[in-house]
Amino acid sequence: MAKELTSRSENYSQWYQDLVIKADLAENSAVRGCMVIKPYGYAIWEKMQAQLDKMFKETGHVNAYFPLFIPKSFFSKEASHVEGFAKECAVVTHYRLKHDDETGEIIVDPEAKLEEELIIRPTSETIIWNTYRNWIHSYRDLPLLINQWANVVRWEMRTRLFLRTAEFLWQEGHTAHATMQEAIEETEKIINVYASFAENFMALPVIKGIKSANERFAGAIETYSIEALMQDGKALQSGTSHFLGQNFAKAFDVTFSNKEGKEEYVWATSWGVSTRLMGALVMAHSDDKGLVLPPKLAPVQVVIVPIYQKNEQLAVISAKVDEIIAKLKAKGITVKYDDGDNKKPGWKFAEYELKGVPVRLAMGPRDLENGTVEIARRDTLQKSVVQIEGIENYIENLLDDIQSNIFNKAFEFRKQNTIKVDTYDEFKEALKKGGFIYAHWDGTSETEEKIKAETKATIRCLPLEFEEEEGVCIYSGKPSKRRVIFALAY
RNA sequence: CGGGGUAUAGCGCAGUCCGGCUAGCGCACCUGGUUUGGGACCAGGGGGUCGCAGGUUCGAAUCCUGCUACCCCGACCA
Repeated sequence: MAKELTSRSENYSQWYQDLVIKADLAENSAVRGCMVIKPYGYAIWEKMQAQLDKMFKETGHVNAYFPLFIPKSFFSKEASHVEGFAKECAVVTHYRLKHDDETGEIIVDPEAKLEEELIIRPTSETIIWNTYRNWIHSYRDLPLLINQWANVVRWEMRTRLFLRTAEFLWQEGHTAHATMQEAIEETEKIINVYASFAENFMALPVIKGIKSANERFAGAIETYSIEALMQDGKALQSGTSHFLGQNFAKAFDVTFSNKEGKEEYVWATSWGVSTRLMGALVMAHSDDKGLVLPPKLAPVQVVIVPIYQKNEQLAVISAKVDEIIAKLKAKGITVKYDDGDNKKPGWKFAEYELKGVPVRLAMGPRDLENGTVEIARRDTLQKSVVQIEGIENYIENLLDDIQSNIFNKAFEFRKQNTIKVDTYDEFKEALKKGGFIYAHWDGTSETEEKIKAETKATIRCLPLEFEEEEGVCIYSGKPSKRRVIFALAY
């Protein structure tokens, strides 16, 4: 019992914390608010990156890289943008250290003060639009569809591994378009890419929607998001796509000549998902025994554990296992054979459950006699004994089955934890249980703020898919034509 | 940034209130042997400037002051 997890019912956030550390995904670093992503965690992130990158390229985007540092003057050009990020910026003021003459300690050289301070990017709109000014002159230069994979820094007061760290990894897309319509289409296209990635690869059901003014990105006209529900009933914003209008084009004077030769400001979008998705992945599917990873993102999809007493036995088992491995690899399945002799099988079983490996095979003397292998699936913890003959097809199907089962389970959970309410009392009652709450809202920021102040719940989004329906705002009683989603959020 | 808590071997902890000999325990690690179908057992062994910096004292893990990091609860945010 070397690695006991706190149970979810006992203390959900402790369970999350324990799990991230014990499953070897990440750990806290010596730097406040910054984490070390460990190889196993990074391997999952790399799988996410690879898939997303493929999807971006399939939709016409290319990658580039812009600087980590942003001159302060760039940053302050878009008023609401600065307003939104000012409180959480790390600032570089000097460029050199020196030995203190008296103490001999290393100190910041006061002589080496920068003429203009540099902001460490919390997001890159400003540096990118400053650059785009030189790249865009004609409608023929548009659309410009660029993505970058980068790290950003937001000086958070309170951090949690993956969910909120001072430095995090993400991708940020920044596109420029000739028309408003085209930019809006891009914004929507990307939110669909994100939703498709979340559902088909992370097995995470999400709701696509539009953010209320309060929750909108600083500098955006409209923010779209995908919202997922975690097992503790709290919502997690998992990806955002912004229609920026001409705000940044105007701030950075990015114009183009249209077909008629007339100067116009460019229309913009930006969009991103971050290592926060790792947190979503953990919290959506895992259980008290450890991670549950969807096969499509699991660094190891199948682990094989031999069970033996004598070395001669191991040799026979290994020969059999090698055949299985070859067949699985031919199918493109990632396999690990753990024949280490310093851990007992039981220990290995528990360890791979903790790490969320979707399928485990165990082969021992009994199986050798019968030509079988024991298969255990992580999502349901069910075990069965199957014939080795045709095992590769069986496992291929099993992985698909696990992928969809995990999704269905999360989908069912969300269904069970989604409720419609019509009065403020019902609303407050529903909040105790958590989950998505569909309610009428009068559309004003004042009402949203009051509800937040009284209950801590916020509007997660105005779902893109909705039915028009006559109703009254649960708070103000004013008429409303549609429901929005409220929830407690991360 | 406010309130609360924690910091002792790689990990988890006891010892701290009430200062005292050589700082313990479990897991992990090393050696040898027996084991192996759900976190093995026996025997032996290695590993610590007790978070950091000062102070009080004959003597500090223990008392005092300051600092740092992490966790929980708030305010802020992806």
